[in-house]
Amino acid sequence: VTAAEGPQYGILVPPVSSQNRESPLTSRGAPTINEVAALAGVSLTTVSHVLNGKGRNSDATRARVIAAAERLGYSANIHARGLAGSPAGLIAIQISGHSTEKFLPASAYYLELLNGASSAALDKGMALIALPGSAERGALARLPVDGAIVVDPQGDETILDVMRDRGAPVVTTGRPLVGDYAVSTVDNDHPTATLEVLEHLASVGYERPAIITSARRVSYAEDVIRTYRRWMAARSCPPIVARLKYLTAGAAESAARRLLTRKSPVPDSFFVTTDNLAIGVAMAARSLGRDIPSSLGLVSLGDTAAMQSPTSPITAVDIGPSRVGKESVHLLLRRLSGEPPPDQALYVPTMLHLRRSTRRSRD
Amino acid sequence: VTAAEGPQYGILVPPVSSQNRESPLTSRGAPTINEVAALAGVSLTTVSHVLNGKGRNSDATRARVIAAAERLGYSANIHARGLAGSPAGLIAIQISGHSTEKFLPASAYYLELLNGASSAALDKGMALIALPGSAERGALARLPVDGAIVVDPQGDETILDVMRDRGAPVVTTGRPLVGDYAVSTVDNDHPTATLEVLEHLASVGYERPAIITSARRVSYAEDVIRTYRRWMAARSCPPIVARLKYLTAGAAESAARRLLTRKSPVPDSFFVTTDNLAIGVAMAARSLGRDIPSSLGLVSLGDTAAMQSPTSPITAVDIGPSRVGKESVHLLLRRLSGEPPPDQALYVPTMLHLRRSTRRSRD
DNA sequence: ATGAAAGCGCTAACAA
DNA sequence: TTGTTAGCGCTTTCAT
Repeated sequence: VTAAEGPQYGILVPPVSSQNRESPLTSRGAPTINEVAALAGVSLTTVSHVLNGKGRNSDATRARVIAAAERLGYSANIHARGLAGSPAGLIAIQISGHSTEKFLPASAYYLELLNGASSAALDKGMALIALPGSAERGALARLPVDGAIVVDPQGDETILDVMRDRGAPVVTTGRPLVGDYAVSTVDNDHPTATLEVLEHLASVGYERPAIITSARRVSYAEDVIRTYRRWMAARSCPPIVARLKYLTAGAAESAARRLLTRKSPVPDSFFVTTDNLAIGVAMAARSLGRDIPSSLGLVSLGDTAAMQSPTSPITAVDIGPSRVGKESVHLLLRRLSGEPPPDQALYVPTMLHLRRSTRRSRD
Repeated sequence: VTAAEGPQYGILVPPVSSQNRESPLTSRGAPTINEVAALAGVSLTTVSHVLNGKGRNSDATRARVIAAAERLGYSANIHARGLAGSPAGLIAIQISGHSTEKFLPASAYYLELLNGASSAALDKGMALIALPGSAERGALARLPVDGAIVVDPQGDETILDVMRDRGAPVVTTGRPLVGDYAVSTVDNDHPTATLEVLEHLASVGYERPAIITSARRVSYAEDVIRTYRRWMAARSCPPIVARLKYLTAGAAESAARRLLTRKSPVPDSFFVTTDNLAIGVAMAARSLGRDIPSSLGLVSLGDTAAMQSPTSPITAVDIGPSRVGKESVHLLLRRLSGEPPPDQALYVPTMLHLRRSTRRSRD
């Protein structure tokens, strides 16, 4: 058997440019502000004012303009706006620490966040520009964006500097831990969520929970660990914390095995901050012959499809990645329209989903 | 213990706008073409021509212009270019099928691809606009992009239509299986890679490989399955194929358990098309008490950090997601500059990494 | 309450 | 080989 003649190709023909281009009767491309103005019987200035809510028009005019705009499916050309000096509707988004060198964090989470954010942006007539984890200052400085969203920042990201110099607003997902750049933040209330998890674990009889999380200095990890340490201290238990450089199932498996097979203290349950890590712990449990949940409890911060397996579902905190992305965009939009930053983080609610991995009969 | 006073906030202060804005001596923002022209002692037309390679200038002039541009760190304002009707340098990228409704595909792969693509774009002075999996035609039509990249298309994506109407080039990662839109494609040679995997499995003594892949009609899945079926047919073995709607570890685990515990035909190894799926198979093996590799072989299409666990590394085909992203951008750029589409797909080389999951002693 | 007109930075005819 | 100039679509003073 051979690979035949290689894969079958998609139909590949010359550029489509010649197809229905420059059709004489159709106005090429999107409708312009002039067409709207003409249709509404007003000047383009009026259209601009109405559509930008500069509120100095009669209700009648406003209504006509809006109707005309709707009918034409009009929306301002982003380049023209940008050129004219007002926010063009381009927002940079960077997933911090996510560089090419395989430092791959909880990926399903980020993809969902990205999806929620870009979707919200599109709804608002804006667009999200994806930035690689590593990007030179020069290239960033040249980007025609109105603001930026930084996911899981440490606080030392170049993009923060660049935006500061530009006087452009930044929204972070999670708090930057170092640096003093003024940002607005969308986050989950991780301390409370952590407490809820710990209390749940205790309530079903797990007495020595351990934490596995990222070694990066990101706020969610700090929040979880801090809360956890307090909780353990209050019960006079030694805290058990593993911080991993690579958030992979394999790394979590090794860490869990190590903790489960050492002298003491040995955990009887795990609270991990990524779905990948939960899978790793489940693998460790299986290979050690420890049953989940009867002999080991497991909770994930982050509820992805992987946690909802019919075979062995895992208790997880839904932290609403899509919602986080969406709210980040909305917050940035508000900042862009001149609203001052809120004086505290905006919290996306979390939801603990109890599943089999912690469903143990009380002793 | 309580959650203390909630999380600690990042420093949140008023907008930075007032800091070093409108400094009287500094020209606000990036240098313009005029400044370059002035510095080089030529007209702005000349600068434009030189920088866009319209090649009608003396070498001396060209050199001076380029020097001036470099010195100023000049690069054309993307909005001005866009407005003036030439490619502005904005490219849309969409991961097909990746909508908000948790249809989450092999995520590490996509994140790496995204990173490679955005990095390449930035290097070339362009920027990538992230599109949600689901986006209305209207919103897409309004996007000021010069072209689009569609990852793992089926062929019925709205963005394809929109770009066709616009006469804008599209590059896909994987071939669209339906529809007849003219696209250029970056891909791996999956048939050959599959063959290599199957031959490797056979060479170490696995006789009944099974496939687990996506239920989506995407080209990589078709390529793998088609090649596999031929191979099995040539050896008069019944093919064993599971196609999953959700590409999660849990789904793969169920599928693998089912296949391994049924009457016949029962596989002795798996070739799965995502790292998540490989993890699922590993979980199934453990819970069934089957040792990998001695009693079950496992190969993943896609080599992520998760496959390289020190504890139980998995044989995997590195399909170069970052490179795929990068080449997609480059190909689109070539199309944008008028080059005709190549008449066949551009292949990113793959590399089979042999690891423990298939390291079995020959019988 | 509404409109006229001046740019924003760039590209591309068209002139020279 | 080089320069002049007219827009691209929009926002925004400044008049009316």
